Amino acid sequence: MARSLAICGATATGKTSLSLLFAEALDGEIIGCDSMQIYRGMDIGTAKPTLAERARVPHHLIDIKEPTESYSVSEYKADAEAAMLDIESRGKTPVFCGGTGLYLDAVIYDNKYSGEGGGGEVRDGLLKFAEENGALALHARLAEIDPVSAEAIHPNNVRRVARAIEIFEKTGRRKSEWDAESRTGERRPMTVLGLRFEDRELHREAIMKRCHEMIEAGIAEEAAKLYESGALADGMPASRAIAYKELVPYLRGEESLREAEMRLYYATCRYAKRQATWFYKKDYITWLSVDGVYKGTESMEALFQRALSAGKTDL
RNA sequence: GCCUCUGUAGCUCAGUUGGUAGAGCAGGGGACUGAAAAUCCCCGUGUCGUUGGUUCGAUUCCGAUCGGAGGCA
Repeated sequence: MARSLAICGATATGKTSLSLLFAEALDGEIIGCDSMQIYRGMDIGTAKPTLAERARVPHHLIDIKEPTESYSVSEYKADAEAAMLDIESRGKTPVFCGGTGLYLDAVIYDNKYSGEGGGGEVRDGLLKFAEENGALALHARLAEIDPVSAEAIHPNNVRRVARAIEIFEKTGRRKSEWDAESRTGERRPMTVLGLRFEDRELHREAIMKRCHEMIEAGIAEEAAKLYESGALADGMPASRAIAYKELVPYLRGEESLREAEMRLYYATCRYAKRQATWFYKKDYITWLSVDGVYKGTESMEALFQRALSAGKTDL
């Protein structure tokens, strides 16, 4: 098995910069692990690597979809594996980089998927049922066919309840059965480095700074383009992306840019917290503090050296 | 100077026909296998501006006082 590396962590921790140093040092190519950077035209708001950065090192799974196209973990897993094979076949090292924990998990744990995607008439019907009869009624339906999953999913989480029922209706097997098969605990050999702020206030500062930079870089114009193209309408993938979502009231003239910036900041902080909760419990991550780099007491190069020795046993 | 409104959780406000109070947002914690930057769960004691009075009891009624907004001169 060829060596491979992943760099993860919450937003605004410096994953992109570090991944570039690693890719250059290991003769590697970067595979994005970000559910929003896959979309074209969403550059500033997703803090996508710049064209200059992408010229330094080849990047994969960035700009592969239109903002109106849906995407999912299973597609990501397939695409990521294809990218890995491609990179390895050329004798290079795959370097994953991104903050979408679910996607990274899918690759690391080699998750299995049912072959039947989400959505379509079945899903719509279930969501409609919940709307008309209540979330509890839908959950009761799940309890009948798959008590194990029903126990694990909160009734109010209609999306998940619907997905679990959908799996049964489409495949004839329960979600809990698929899960049992998929969650073997076996892990792909991969060095996973996690970047984190030890000082939470510092992380907030970094987020605030990033939000401000996005505004200055013209996130409003970028969002306006998406808005006009209809990509921010309800149900569109882009409408769920932080930054674009927060700018909609501003684009409609309902609030000031300053207000939008503040809401962007709050939304990003909450997102960072959700990411942290997800990543911190993963036992496959070797953590690296990024406080020094942000404060200016440690150079990115020094962090890289630290990261290199932290991941050395596997590299 | 006079009149009116207003002062309750970090913020915006609701409320108690008098028995010391609750929503949204923010904040904290958590879950997560086909929309994941999404979705969902749990967590609310705060001198109810200050100070007198009425009352068994006042944040709630009355007076004074301080701060804020508006109106009239």
